[in-house]
Amino acid sequence: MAGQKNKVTIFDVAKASGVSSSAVSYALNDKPGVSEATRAKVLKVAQQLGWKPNGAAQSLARSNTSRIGVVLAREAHLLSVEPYMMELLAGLGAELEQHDYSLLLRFAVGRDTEMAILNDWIATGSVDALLLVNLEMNDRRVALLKKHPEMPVLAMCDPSLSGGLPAMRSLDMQAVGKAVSYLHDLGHQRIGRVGGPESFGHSYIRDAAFCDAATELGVRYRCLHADYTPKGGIEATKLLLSVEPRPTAIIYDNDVMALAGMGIAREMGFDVPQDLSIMAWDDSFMCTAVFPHLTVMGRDIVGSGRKAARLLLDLIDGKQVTVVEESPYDLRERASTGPAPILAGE
Amino acid sequence: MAGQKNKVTIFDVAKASGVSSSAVSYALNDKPGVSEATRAKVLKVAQQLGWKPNGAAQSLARSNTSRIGVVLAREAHLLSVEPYMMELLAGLGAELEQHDYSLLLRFAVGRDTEMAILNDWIATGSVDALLLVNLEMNDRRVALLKKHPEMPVLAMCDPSLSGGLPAMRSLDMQAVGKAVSYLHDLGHQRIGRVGGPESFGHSYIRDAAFCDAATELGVRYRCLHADYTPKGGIEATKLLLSVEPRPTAIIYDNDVMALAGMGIAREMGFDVPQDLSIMAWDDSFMCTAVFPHLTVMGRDIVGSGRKAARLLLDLIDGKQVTVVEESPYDLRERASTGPAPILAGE
DNA sequence: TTGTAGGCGTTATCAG
DNA sequence: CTGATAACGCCTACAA
Repeated sequence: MAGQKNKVTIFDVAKASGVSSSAVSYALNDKPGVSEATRAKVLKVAQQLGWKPNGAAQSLARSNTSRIGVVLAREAHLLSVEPYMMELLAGLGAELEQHDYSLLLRFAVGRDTEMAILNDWIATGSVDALLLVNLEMNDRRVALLKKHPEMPVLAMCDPSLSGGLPAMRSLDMQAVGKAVSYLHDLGHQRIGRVGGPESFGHSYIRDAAFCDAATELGVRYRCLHADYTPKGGIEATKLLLSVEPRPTAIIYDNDVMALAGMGIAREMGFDVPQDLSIMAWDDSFMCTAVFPHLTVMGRDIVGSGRKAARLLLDLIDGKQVTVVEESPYDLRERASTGPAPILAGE
Repeated sequence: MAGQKNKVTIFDVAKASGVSSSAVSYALNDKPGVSEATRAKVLKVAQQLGWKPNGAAQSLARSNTSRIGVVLAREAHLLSVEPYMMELLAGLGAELEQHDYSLLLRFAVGRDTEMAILNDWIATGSVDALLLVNLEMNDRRVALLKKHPEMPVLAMCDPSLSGGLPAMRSLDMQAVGKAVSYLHDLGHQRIGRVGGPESFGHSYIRDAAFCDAATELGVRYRCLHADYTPKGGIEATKLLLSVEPRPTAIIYDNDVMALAGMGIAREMGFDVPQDLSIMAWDDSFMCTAVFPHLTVMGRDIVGSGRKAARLLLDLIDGKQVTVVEESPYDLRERASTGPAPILAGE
């Protein structure tokens, strides 16, 4: 049996300090209705007796939980490929920590179980707010949460995907523009891209942004979609490099694919960045662990997590939040990108 | 306000189905004391009304929470470097999912806050059990938990570190033996190692095992400690390779350092694996994302997480658990290791 | 088999 | 400013 061995209740404290239980409650919650003298006394006695409020009882009476829920619905191996999620959780957790909030986490095997969990959390009141991650287009979670306006929620996605729910959008469009014009300035006229799965909302958003940016600068743009794994990155890279005229620069949606792509390109005889420039989306330790170091579009993910936490707490407090922005991307130029090569037939 | 908009209580269900609240409770909990007919009726009505038990009330009455607590006390950037933690959590979560348990997660900035959180969780009864990770030598958490035998706990560490607390140990010793003899069989006579921080329990355990294994095979062994980052890996590698006679193979405690080490070694003019063999502890996507692919000692971390979850649930059920083992390591031979080079002066 | 009443530990209301 | 007393929603003896 999970033991609540905490036999010490406010009644014990009340008895020991010679006041009533409600006086104790007031004193311990810093509320008016009790003199300073008794407050001090109660506090001291509670301390001595080692009293701590029972969480369940507190939740029941206050009808709040001091918990924020996150459901992760990706396979374990994909989660571990994406440092993004861990950093986001770390940021979220660090900020929540300051407010004595916890993170309630569940791992769902599919969208159905994810929906079941969310439904359950909402119905049983297990969390004070929800953070939605990895949104897809026409996401069922959005529909569910719209039916429960009483449940504070923040969606980490573009507002176009959140259906009016408070959303925290990443500045992908802006970043795409930066990335493409950076390569364009280096003389690249043909840019390839290996994006994440098309069903992911942010992949789609980036797709559109890339198309537009390339068109605007008159750059030829080719895009393939892969699954974030090295294997996917390798295959897409091979394909991109085998069709003439090949791109002189490739941008990957995550660093794992970029690493793998850079590897296979070199195996195929391309020098990086002499013959081919490589860029990745999102920075991680890998990017500087490999030679040449990867040029990336990075951002402060931990900071975004913290910000998300603050917004969730605001939402819980009843404040109005509509759309906010994640920390902006910045171009971290390293050794994997360089001037475009002069190719035969140009 | 976080809303428990769930106005539907068992009383409502009772009224609607024309029975008493206790009958409803019995019916919904599959307990005897109610006829099949009324049970069916109650179930149907509850379904129709969309009734779900209030979590806090249930916790209060049953004095359990259906939650397992984990405190992560590393910096965000270190957490994201270690796919280990995410995989462990994913395994843990996946198994808990089947039993309708959740993971309660907190991120502590230091050992003190970690202790505070654990104390709080124990006193307030916020979790049914605890998982302790990243144990250090003479860990304060062990002392705390020993004072609270009523709180089920599992420590992910060698039993020598858990002070009698139920522990799940990794088979590092065995794996170290495999790794060293593998390299020895390839002709390597001088093996270097870049370990993790010395304060981490498992680093120390591996240190000892490596020393012993090397001595037994008559292999010269040099070890440096770093902080799991590329920078640390690079510096340690430089040092190892600059002191003659240099090692012909280096084993790293994580893949990030191995990657970085391999990179700098190649920059320094060593061919991998021609001149230098590289091996890493723990597998991840990175290992097959670089060329040459990294030879590693891998294991089923997700499986270990699942196993840990089952053990925790057993502990909650009052079963006795002392020491169990994580999934064993297996040697995943890839392209970064090869026969030892013939060095001048041999 | 069913209903009644009390308890879980806190918070909040309302007289004194 | 204090101290009973009633929620909060569910579980479970105990009685009917």
